[in-house]
Amino acid sequence: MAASSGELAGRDTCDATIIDTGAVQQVRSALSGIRSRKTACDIHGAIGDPTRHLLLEALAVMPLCVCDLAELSGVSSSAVSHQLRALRDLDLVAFEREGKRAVYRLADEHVRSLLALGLEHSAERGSGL
Amino acid sequence: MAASSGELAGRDTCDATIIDTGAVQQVRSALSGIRSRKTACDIHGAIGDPTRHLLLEALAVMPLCVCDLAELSGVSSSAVSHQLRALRDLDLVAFEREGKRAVYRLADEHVRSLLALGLEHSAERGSGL
DNA sequence: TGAACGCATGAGCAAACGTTCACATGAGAT
DNA sequence: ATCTCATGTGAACGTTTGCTCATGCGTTCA
Repeated sequence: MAASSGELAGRDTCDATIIDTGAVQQVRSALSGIRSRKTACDIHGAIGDPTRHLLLEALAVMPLCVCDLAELSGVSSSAVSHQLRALRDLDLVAFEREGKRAVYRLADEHVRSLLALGLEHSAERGSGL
Repeated sequence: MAASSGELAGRDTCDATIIDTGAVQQVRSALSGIRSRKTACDIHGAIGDPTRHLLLEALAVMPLCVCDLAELSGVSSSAVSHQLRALRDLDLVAFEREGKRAVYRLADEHVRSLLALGLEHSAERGSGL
């Protein structure tokens, strides 16, 4: 803490076998406050799969049932159901039964923001920014 | 054409019954404008790995060299180097040589936003929102 | 009531992924 | 110059993962 008051304090002391500089300790303490790292990983990992990403993008347009999502994504409805369950477990999507169909929708606006941010970054990257 | 761009469903998978052709077509055309889907997937997928997520979080605190990151993440510097390369290929991190060390930093503020959004969503999820 | 349909779930398999290991490169240190 | 350290890279290996197949459950309609 105290040793880390300088911006990059201790980074130059990477000598010998001990790497544990003030920088490492500072970062360690900064990261120790994060309690939901695993879930955040799971969320990004879920969005990172091409099929699930497509499902989420589709649901960002409008709520859809499993069969429509299967049609859109080009995989079996069984696969879609599996992936939707994964997304449901992370509270990225929610669903509602309508007769024999299950109509899925995005859970909230966070998901939309995550999708948008990823697309935004990749778009800028692609144009050589 | 709209329907032919990307890997959007060109074929009927559940060909027996089309539930809502209009909805499917509408979503299809809405998604056809997205050209950077694959890169966006890769970005989220990269952030989704626990090790890479930790590396990014650490770099969100301050720039760090490979050995510090290895110490922080608890994996070998070789593994860190591999993961940093993946992150570099996606322009999520950048690096700068300082003597025999390579000091990595976040590429831009988008990455910080992506990390923050994921953590925010997972935090709300955890508290039962 | 029975058949068809939409959806969910478990097992199994092939592909992808992350780590370790071994080695190469380049920059300080002796 | 030589040695050591920090890093980068390719190959191999064990694990994970997403798909398909088969099956079960609940709903709708004849």
